[in-house]
Amino acid sequence: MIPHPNLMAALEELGYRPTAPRKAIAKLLEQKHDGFTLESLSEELPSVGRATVYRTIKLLLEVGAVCKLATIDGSQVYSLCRVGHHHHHSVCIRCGAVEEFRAAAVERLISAISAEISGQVIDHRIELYVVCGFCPSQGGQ
Amino acid sequence: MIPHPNLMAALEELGYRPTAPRKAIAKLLEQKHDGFTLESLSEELPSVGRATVYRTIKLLLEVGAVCKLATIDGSQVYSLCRVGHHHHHSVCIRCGAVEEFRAAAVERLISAISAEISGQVIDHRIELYVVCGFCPSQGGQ
DNA sequence: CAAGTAATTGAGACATACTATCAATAAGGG
DNA sequence: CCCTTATTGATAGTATGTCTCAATTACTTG
Repeated sequence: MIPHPNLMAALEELGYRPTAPRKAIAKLLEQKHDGFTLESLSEELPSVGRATVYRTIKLLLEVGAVCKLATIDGSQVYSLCRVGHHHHHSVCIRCGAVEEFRAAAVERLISAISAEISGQVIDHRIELYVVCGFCPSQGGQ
Repeated sequence: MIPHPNLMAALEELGYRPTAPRKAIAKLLEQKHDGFTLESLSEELPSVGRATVYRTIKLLLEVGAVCKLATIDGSQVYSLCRVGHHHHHSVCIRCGAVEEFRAAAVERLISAISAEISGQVIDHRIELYVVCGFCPSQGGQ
């Protein structure tokens, strides 16, 4: 769902009102290519109340325009989803850049594993932790 | 690491002292088959200070005897690791039961995907969300 | 475009998850 | 048994996220 390049337009299609705070959040998000925390997002938008930032991201989460993912240390970050369909994420452990990927092989694998698991598989989550092409693969920090 | 069935003994081997609070935590954990939050664990152990529960689980995390995993809604729970080697988890979305699994196919898949991803894959995380054999696959809650 | 209605906002209190501090206590070694 | 060091627990602090509610803003209809 929501393969829309325009977050605000996507929300409007669902009946949400195009308010100034939502537009500001949408605009900022559309430029983001890395995982972010809500607190950092809120700091980048001093003109928007913290509660509104949290509420709006929650909305976008429900709508599927934003994903919540776990970093390598188990903490959580949010990330804009540019594709509308089912996908997974790779997260750069140096700069935090998030890329989406989709691999048919993943889905085939999941159904293969399902056979080995007791119970019925409902959903899954896959995150890859990488050093992205823009970050040095060696060296400190 | 730590394919030890006895958590306290595992900690002792690493030089940690076998204190009463640690024994109580280890004993309780060894009986747990579901994901838990530290707050719930602390409530189950009123005789142990909250800070000690948090500290001890952090120790067990570092030691690899406990894993931190994401539930289907993105929140985090902890889970005892019974196997010592690299593995993944399935989590029952009804009762929270956690099972560990290991699939060679997973590791082959990851290296296959690596070729399609920009950057160098360092680590990965896979969680399956299931309805386990003890929970009804239909019906409320 | 004025008025009514309902959605939305922002400030701040609250809730949850986790960490840091530090004096008091408990464990291990000689 | 005493000394040294690890460990504990109470409590304060930090990070993250939710709730409440009065004030504001957006849509609708006349």
